[in-house]
Amino acid sequence: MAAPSRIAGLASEPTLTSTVVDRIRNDILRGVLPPGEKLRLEHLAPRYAVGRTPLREACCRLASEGLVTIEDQRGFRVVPISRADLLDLTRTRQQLDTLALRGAMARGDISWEGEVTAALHRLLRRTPASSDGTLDDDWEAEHGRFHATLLGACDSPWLLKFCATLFDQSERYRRLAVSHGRHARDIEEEHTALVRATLARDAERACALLVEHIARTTELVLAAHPGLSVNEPVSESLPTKQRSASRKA
Amino acid sequence: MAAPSRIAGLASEPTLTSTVVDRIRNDILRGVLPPGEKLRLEHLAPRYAVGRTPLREACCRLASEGLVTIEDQRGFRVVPISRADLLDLTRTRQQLDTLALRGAMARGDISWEGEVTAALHRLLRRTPASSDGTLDDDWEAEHGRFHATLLGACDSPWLLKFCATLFDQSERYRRLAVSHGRHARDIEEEHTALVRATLARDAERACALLVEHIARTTELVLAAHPGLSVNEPVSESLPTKQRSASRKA
DNA sequence: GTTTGACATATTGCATCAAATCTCCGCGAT
DNA sequence: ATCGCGGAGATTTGATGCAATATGTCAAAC
Repeated sequence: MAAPSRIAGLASEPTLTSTVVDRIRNDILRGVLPPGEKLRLEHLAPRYAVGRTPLREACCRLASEGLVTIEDQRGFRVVPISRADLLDLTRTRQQLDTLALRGAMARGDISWEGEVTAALHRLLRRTPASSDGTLDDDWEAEHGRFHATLLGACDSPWLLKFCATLFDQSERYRRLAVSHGRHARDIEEEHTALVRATLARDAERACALLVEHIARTTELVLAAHPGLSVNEPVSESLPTKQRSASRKA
Repeated sequence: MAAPSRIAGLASEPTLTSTVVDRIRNDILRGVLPPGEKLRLEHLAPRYAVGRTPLREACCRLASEGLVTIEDQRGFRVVPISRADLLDLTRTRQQLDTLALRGAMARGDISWEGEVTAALHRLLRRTPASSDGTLDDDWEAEHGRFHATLLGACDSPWLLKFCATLFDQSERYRRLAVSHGRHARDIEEEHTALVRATLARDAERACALLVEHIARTTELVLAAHPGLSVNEPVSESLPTKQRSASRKA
């Protein structure tokens, strides 16, 4: 758990709930808690070494980020993934990130340019993932910071918050593809070209590159998981098959 | 507002928490719980006739909608309002609602047109607010439904969710202006013209009208509350106890 | 006038109880 | 004989009360 919080960056968070929120979010994003997984508080309590009360509040807070669903009388569950959700996520992210990028390019000053350059530099200094499929936590953290910095000069907190939410959501899918293995992709070049167009204040080209960047990620995810139409495409190690719809009450 | 659930549309919500969430959201939107108000669970417990645990979870869920803030070791608080937030909200809503409206106009079918027409009809059948400043809950509910229906044909759940969040946020400001009184505004004509352009599939005109519609609301809010620069612009003058009249169950 | 200490209040977390759901097993019907 | 239906046990969730820690305030002392 490196630094997943791209929102408020306060130093003091002495409450158990806040720390558990970060740990569970990390586990969801990394796939340790697979999509669709039921979050039984009694089973999670020993895993995170906390009581049920902070766990309940942690799940509730994660629901605010769209990572957990709340079903009355049925507890919490990791939000399932689906092909339709991925496509919606991709299109919405293209639209909103484009808006935010235009705003950032219109208002960004010299110091912002420096931050973008620095973020790109740190990102290029690391390798995206090992060839064996294990992803590098440091690169993942830098990648998130890079995209956040790129849009950071946009002076719309609401839009940035939405973009951050969409980014986290997309992470769940992207890491599936990355961990799945081969991805012939020059992602360094994509990031570099994006920064080049951004610093040149070429809004049209930068937005086009960003749209392409997002689209390519989705293509790789779909290529890695062609059967991404059901709700539980991977993992779901539980052998219990629930019966078909025979629920009436 | 009697229809708070614009997300998952399940019928059964027998938990105390879910009902309290709706009641508190209603009170926040209506201004009964003013912006910046500290939410002391011990004081709210008798007011809503529930314990502190469901109240805690309710506040946590409202934080997911951006209506409540969580401060570690300092409890919950109604999100304050500010001029900057209103301006950001307005601009972001113009951008996102426009995107959603274009999507809805591109994909909406005949039945959607019927729903929009019906929603407009129901809205026109009611009066926005009494001349004395008291706002009509039925009109408010229909108004929310109208805007939701207008964008409803857009096939992007994420975008619609964001638009719904922004709408609720704007409601807190708009109702301030409405309850403040005087607003020489032909809002019926605005809605009617918006529907006319939408059904004519004139995307440019419809989006322009929608942008204007949102902008005018903000202008009225700013006109009604010129000193909207500090965090607690109105009310907040009753630190004692506000009347506990909303008790129904 | 500033600082420090103590009191009162509020928030956090845990243990326990009640209610609802899920699972599994048995029975009957086709 | 297999499939559908119903009920009892077990598990899980929802909610209350209580204990512990942290915060904010007020007053007294320097």
